[in-house]
Amino acid sequence: MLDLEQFLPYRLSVLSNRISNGIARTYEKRFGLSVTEWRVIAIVGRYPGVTATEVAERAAMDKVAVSRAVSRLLDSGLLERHDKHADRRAKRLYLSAEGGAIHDAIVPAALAYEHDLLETLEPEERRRFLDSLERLAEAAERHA
Amino acid sequence: MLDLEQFLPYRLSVLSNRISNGIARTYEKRFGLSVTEWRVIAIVGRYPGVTATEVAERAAMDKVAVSRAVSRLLDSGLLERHDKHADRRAKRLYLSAEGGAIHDAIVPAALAYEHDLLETLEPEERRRFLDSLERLAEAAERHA
DNA sequence: CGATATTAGTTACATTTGAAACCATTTTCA
DNA sequence: TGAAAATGGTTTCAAATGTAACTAATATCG
Repeated sequence: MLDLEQFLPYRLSVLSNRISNGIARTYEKRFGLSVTEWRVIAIVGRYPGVTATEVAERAAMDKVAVSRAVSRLLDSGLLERHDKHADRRAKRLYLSAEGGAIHDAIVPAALAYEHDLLETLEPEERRRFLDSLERLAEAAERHA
Repeated sequence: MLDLEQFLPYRLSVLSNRISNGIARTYEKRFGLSVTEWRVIAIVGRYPGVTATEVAERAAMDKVAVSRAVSRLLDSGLLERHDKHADRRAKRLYLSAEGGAIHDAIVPAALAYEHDLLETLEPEERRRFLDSLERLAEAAERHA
């Protein structure tokens, strides 16, 4: 018999949605960003000059989703795009000044949220938890 | 600086999607079910006679999503619906014979998948992990 | 009792999402 | 070389989803 409330995939899904929505509230209203857009900003902020495909890989997002988020962010002026000379199909992505400002405004709030959550675990417990999470992620990848 | 790959909300989201998609593969093709539909079947299988609203609560799903999943499942004959005499607005949901058969075919595969994943953790580690997960879920709920 | 608020469930509309087809460019390799 | 395959990125179409408004039935409370 399967008890959905105890079922790991279900529990992870609920927790993940809850947290994502919790954080999203800090930037949806204030900056009009969707979760996908925010993720693109986070990746480009961390790795300036990445291509859309690399963003998709790093963010585990669909390349169509990235393409759409990028074009919205170009429209709203948060992102800039320059040719990658080695390959004329690809373009390098950078945060604009405004994009950088938004990035820098969101990051502390996001980290604070994460910090708050992880604070509910003792340091040792937290270390173990993150470690187990990593191992599960690897197992899930193998299994996929 | 924020390193998305190390950021807990992001890691949970990736892991959760990976696992959900992994399991979904066992019933999407074979039975043409979506994740939502499968969740409704799982809840109704576990609690025969629940109402749609109760399903929504137990599955942490939107009531609109439940309503739509239920109507598809009624159309495809996997679900039956009978009046709840105490309240003529609500209807009780049950698996049909076919729905029950599908339920019984999926559950072992789902549990096996979960089991495989959790096997990568030592029993003690697993216990701690699930415990921490529960505490995080509570913290996230408070925070929300 | 009866007006008002609440609840179960559905419908309508706009937005998001995913799969597949699609260019343009680059790579591969006979 | 040059034909076929692969890659970066966009577009298109159908399906999934969220929000708000809606109907019908029940609960609340003066």
